[in-house]
Amino acid sequence: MWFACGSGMEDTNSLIAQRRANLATLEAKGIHPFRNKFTPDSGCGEAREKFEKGELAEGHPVAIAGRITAHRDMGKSQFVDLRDVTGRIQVYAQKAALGDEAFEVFRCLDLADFVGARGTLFRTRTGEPSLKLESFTVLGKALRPPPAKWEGLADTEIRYRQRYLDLMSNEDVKKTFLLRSSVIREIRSFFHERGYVEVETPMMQGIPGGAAAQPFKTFHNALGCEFYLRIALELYLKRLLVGGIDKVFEIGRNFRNEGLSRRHNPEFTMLEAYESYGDYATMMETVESLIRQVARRVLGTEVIEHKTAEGQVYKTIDLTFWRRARYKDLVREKAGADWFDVTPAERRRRAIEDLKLAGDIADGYEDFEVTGAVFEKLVEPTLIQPTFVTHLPKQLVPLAKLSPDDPTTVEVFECCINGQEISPGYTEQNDPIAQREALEHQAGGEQQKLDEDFLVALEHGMPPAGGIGIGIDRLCMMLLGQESIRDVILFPQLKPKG
RNA sequence: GGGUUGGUAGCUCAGUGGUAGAGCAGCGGCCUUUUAAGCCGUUGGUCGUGGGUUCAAAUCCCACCCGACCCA
Repeated sequence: MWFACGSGMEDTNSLIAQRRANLATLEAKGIHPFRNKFTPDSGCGEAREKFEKGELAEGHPVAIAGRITAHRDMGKSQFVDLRDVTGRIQVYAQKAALGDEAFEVFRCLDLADFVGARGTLFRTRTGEPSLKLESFTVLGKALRPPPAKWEGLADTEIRYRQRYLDLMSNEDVKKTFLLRSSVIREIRSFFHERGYVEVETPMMQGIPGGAAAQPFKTFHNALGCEFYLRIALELYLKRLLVGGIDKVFEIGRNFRNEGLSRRHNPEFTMLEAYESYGDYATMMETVESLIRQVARRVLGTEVIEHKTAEGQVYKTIDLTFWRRARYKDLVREKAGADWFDVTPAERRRRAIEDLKLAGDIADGYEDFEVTGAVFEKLVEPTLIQPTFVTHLPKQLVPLAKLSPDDPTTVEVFECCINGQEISPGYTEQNDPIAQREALEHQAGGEQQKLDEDFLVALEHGMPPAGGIGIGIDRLCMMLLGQESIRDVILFPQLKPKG
């Protein structure tokens, strides 16, 4: 019944009616419980911590503000917990100290109300650091009851649709999203420290390029034309390499018109970075250094443990060793040492019959796609520890540059961790003639799908460059021990409620 | 799209054909150092929606909506 606490004005709900009655009582006392401003001199958890460390002495006056998350009524005195993003502190309200009138107002407060409190720090008989209340201000009254304080909020649908309730009642969820924010901050730091320039490029594009994916379509009224939401950042960032921004990166949203799953959200956050004069090997070093530095700075460790709700470690990812393995070798490990020695027909038979991939192999699949299915279904999910997959077959990545030492493969890597592809990396194509041929082939004769403006840019000369893309959501899943993308995206896409 | 599974009080959950329940929250009372406070009393429900079967449906049947997991 998510709508019962999410929308509408059901005054059939006695809890809401009770809160409105408390609101009316406050207003009858001349108190407007929705204030414009309050200036705390300390956070709730911050004040508590400083008091415990002795940085603030007993009797030190403080002003704090937060949401009431617990309430213990002792008659002529009351305890409430105030919580803000820094943590929690207990507030002790005495009738004698506040005066009868103010104490009566205090009794009108409900769980989840925002309150500003002034008083002095002290320790209760049980040793709890507390604020002895001298005065208070109702800052924002809650007209709806919060989820239960102890059990938290478990209903996944409410958790995703009304994430604020999830954040309010599940401390681990809040922690995860605060850490996600830190991850992104540290990614930025990493690139800034290496002399990269952060840019922003168009999300609305006439030709959605840089990847093979279904785009979302939209319409610009004034220009009278259709636009697509971008599916990748690549083509605009390369224009910037042409323009002389030699090291460039962007962190931003991509949109792909695909199904939803544990690993897919239609809008997701992508990092792309390009480094002039580098190649895919440069970028392998970049990816490894980036992820290790982010892990160290955000988590304080390069060994990531994924735990169950009970705290049991069920997966450990060691970021101190990064394997490098050729695509064909990894396929051979799962499909047999002679996989590439038999005929294409035999490979197809083995994939379908021996490896049970019938559902993953369409009739029209070419030989490299049959092997691709083996890789995707049998190899990738087993790559839990960091692995750079190299020497990908050229048919798999038709726009990439060939490896000089083996022209059947390309200078591309796929970095897999946690059983997912986290980051592809390339030696970028800077030959405008080869790029035109490849894109024309990809467009299949449909001239309107060809990004002529991009090709013109290349013809003005692009330096050799290495490039990477990193799916930030999947990176966060790996670092923060979440198995669903919905648990690292604040407002994941859900079907609208009928 | 298919399979499995779930939707019952504000929250967490019991309830498999016979009067809709518990804990917490709420409300009333007692209590001036409690902390999942305690004690006494008490309110609260279109049982996801719509049909059907039945003397009787939260429960059985059908359809639909929304979620989770797995598969495509």
